[in-house]
Amino acid sequence: MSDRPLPTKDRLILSAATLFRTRGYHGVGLADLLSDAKAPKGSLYHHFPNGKSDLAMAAATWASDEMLRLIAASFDGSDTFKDGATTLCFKLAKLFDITGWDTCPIAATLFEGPDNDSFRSHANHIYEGWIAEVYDHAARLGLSASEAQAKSEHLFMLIQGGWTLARARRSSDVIRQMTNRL
Amino acid sequence: MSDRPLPTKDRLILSAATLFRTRGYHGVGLADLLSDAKAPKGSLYHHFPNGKSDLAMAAATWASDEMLRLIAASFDGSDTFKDGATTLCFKLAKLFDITGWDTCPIAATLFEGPDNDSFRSHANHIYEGWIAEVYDHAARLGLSASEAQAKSEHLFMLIQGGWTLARARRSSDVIRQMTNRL
DNA sequence: CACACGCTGGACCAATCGGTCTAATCCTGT
DNA sequence: ACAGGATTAGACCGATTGGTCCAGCGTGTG
Repeated sequence: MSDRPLPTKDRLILSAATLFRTRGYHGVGLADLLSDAKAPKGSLYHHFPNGKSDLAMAAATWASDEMLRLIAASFDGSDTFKDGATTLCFKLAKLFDITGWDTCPIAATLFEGPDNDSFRSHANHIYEGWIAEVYDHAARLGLSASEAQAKSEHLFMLIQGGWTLARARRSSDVIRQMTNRL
Repeated sequence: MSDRPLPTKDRLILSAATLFRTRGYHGVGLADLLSDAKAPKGSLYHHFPNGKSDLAMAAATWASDEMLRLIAASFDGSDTFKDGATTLCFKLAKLFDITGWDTCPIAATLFEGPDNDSFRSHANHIYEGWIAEVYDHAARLGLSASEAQAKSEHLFMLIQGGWTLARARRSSDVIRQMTNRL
């Protein structure tokens, strides 16, 4: 991680997103974070006055934006909901193989934090954003409102649970196979 | 937690299971653990020579056994797979409301630990145990081998993902509603 | 009674934790 | 060239971390 030309703030966010999702919020110390991002402590507290927790929020938001892009990219080229959902699963399986057995970045980052409630509500906001994004594509592709809602939530749960199982097994196969159950 | 008559070792396991699942492995310090279990540090290292990590393993196993009992209780009185799966979901939703928005105890405890690989393989072993338990009931209720395998994995993923969404929303509704998608 | 052993209680430790603070440096607009 | 805000660098802090160690306790067996 942490290419040189990136500004310090972005390097911090990128390192945080990577480390938090592999070891969890409390599993990463500021020392790890700063050495990975090649940034001094002063910079952290300049860009994120509240320190670690601010950085965690930013990292989760960044990870969420990536996920939203992935969803859009999967559904944009598809003619049916099932097609879009299937390519999303395949893209995620590939991502799983590349990054290697991490957790959901949101859950790892926000479900442990100290100031539990603001973390939790931010996680909720992010998850609803994913579901809403899928919902919009579902509606666009002809599903009724109630069906679109049910299917987008269903897909969310499958991905979330499938990713967990894939991590335990160290194999992305389940993520690909679950497309049969859409 | 931690009734008086329970032996120290059990109190430690119980406290560990409770605390780890709400704040994660690294989010719980030995001090919290010991004060919750009303046990001195010496006892911890007497019963669990490797300290925190041994205790985490035991706590995960204990939580897994409870889950296995819950699965058995749900399917034993049911005549079809769908019935069993539905009552399992309802039991879990009720459990969610009682314990209150925790994570999956296995994921919270074992997916962050220091000695990552033995933790991960233990988590995998536990998850496969759950799926195998559901599989046995599915086969007993007449499903073919391949269908039983697919359905039990599917149920696992739904529960795992549904629980996460329920936690973010602070509502067990999704866990109940997902029975329509079995 | 005496010995042994499973267990408890807690003092103590080095390392690390997240966070504060200030001086130096960089960069930009004038 | 200069001023002045933005950014960096890192020494320093008290609190807490997981872990070690041993003296004593209680109980059951010889």
